Amino acid sequence: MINAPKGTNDMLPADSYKWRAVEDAAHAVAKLYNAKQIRTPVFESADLYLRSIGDSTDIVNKEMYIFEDKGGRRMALRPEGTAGAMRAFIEHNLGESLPLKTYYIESLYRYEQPQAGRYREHFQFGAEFFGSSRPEFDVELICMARDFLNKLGFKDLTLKINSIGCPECRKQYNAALREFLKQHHNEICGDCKRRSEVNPLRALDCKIPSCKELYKSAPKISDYLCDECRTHNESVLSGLDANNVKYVFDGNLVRGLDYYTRTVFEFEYGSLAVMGGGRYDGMCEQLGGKPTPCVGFGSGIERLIAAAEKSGIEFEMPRPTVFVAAQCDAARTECRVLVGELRKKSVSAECDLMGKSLKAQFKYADKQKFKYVITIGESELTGDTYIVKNMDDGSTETVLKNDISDKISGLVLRSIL
RNA sequence: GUGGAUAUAGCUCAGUUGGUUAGAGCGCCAGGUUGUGGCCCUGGAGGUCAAGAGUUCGACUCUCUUUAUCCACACCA
Repeated sequence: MINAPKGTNDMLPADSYKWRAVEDAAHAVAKLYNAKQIRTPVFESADLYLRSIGDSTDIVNKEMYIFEDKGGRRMALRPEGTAGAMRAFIEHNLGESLPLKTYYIESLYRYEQPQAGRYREHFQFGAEFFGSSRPEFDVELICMARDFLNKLGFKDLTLKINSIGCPECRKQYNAALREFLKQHHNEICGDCKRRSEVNPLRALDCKIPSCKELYKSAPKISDYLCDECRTHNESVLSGLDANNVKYVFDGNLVRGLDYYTRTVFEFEYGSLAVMGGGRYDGMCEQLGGKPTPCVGFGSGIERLIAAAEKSGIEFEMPRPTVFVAAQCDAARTECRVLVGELRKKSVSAECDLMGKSLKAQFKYADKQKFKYVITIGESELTGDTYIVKNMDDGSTETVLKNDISDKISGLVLRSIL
């Protein structure tokens, strides 16, 4: 017996409707913002990720699925969505007409130890907006994120936001933070000692209580922002206020990917981020394109569904409409014909495919949550009416055969309204 | 990569100090007088006890290895 690979999940019929609900919400909200879907390959040249994500992250250092193809090219399964979208943006000259708003729903691959909300294959709804350095671009993206999460029914998410500045002001801040960490070298944990060398910003979200306490007195990035970054940040925050987006400014919020500049944000449920994003003004140029300011987010669908269910959100399982039951074998042909007519009218319909008894057919219709059952037997074969049973309240109604398709379409229409 | 817990039926779990045909509930299938689901009753199918090795007269039970799952850290959605 071969099992699914470690850290992967099968999406089974009993749960797939939840995914569908999330995807439908994503497509619907993207449409409201005139964002267009983009689909890029699940594997790319490994160099793409090495150059964009940054060499201080575990994603690049140890978590990429890298393989050599038969032509000797070094490829990687995509570990995140932004790089591929940016590659396509540059390769196809999409910067000719800006702004450009894109979104995607795709699978990502990281060789990690699986745990709650972390898998080796996971799916994200992501958005990448290209072309504007203005603060309203950040606000537009965060509004879309907020609308998406609201559409799913979330009411108890926390939006944390921060600015980590541009490369210039971050350079000065990094130096100050390094100095601080050096001075307290004996008080910080081993991980933070390492972070102070590799990527001092990462120390700020250390989970060790003593480190956390100490960093309250650490230099703050907000004190090191240059004038442009400071006014940008202030405009983003006031823009969020104006759009009635609730947020918590968190000066210690940093993100794991190196490419972010200025705005970074996360929507959290409990201790897990269900969405993370920010501005990445330098990446396009770094990958060989024209300098193009961008903002984006990624949202893990497995985490979204888990968080939604924990917070009491119920996804609605779509129900089939009509089951046509055969009372005797002689009726089976007419069952199939009726099912075909109903389907032509866009009514979801099914009849028995297993040779089940009438009782078993009703049990099946009940389990599958059909709304109506029509039984065809001797009297229907010779007569000109059907009996339609409403499975929710058990009531029945006699309908002329000629009227059945219209009748059912009418019932379906009424239940939608 | 590190650490902790776990692995028995489709699911959730029992299984005594190692002892003969491994159990329950739910689910599934079939019946309960031949045209009606849900509740109830009866019956049935379904397990290499994660895999492999070892100790033993004998292993679901003890030991080791491997694999997987859950949880935490590093890291991240």
